[in-house]
Amino acid sequence: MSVMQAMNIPPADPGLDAIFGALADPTRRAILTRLAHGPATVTELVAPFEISQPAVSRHLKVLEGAGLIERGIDEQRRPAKLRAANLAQAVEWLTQFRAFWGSSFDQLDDLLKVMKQQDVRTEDE
Amino acid sequence: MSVMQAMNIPPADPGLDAIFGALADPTRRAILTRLAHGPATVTELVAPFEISQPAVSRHLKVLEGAGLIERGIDEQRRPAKLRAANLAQAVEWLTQFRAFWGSSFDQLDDLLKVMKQQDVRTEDE
DNA sequence: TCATTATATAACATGTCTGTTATGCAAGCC
DNA sequence: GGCTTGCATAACAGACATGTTATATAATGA
Repeated sequence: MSVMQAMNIPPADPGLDAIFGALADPTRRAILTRLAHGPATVTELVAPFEISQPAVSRHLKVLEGAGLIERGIDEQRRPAKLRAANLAQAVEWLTQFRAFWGSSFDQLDDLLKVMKQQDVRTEDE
Repeated sequence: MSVMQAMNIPPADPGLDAIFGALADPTRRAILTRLAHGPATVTELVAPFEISQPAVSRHLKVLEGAGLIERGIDEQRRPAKLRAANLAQAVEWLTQFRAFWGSSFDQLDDLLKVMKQQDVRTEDE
């Protein structure tokens, strides 16, 4: 039995690769923050940044690939909408380190239960 | 005033780039998980993975650059030790989306206070 | 001193970002 | 129909990431 197995270390999760990878870019984080205030079209998202429209379109594709946004259809527009549920996966992974911040972190466990319930509801929409 | 300013969107944080970037790699996440069980030398970290020792050394450098580990000195060894405090930054960033999971997420605010206090204590060591 | 162990670094190949400009295409408007 | 708007995609460039092997360095130990 390998060390990793003995220590009950979870297998590599391609979902987490995508999620953390998406969050690693400052433009994408800013886009998510913007979307937390409501859906936005590509054109609206381009405006505050000094990058081209195709660049934003590709950032959106990365975010969509990570399951962090959804795209809609509104005539010619393809509004992006936050899909925060998958951010829960990131938080969940981070909770394995809660012991390093003190036992109060256990509250996060309860929190995750709530998040997962919300997740299910989101799926149903 | 730009849209981003009006919406009180935080400026790009190069620290978050490094932290999320470090977490985007499955090998690095596995290393952090392993280190959550205690410090480990490079040789010990190489064993469970099918990558070369230099590759692990570079992953450790990335993690160190993100402030997620510290290196020690033990004769010829340079043991890596988890420095989980900076993971709090990641969690903190994620909390801006707590409204999407329900108000129970507010507990995370309290949590962060604890984490930050721990942070200060860690700095003092 | 010489060998061994532990780790770092250099040099290199390859693949993946991230951005650009140019262009295609669909939907609405005159 | 022809123009405008909104967005996607293709093609390209440059930087960065990740892995390799070979080698350097530092500490221990015979």
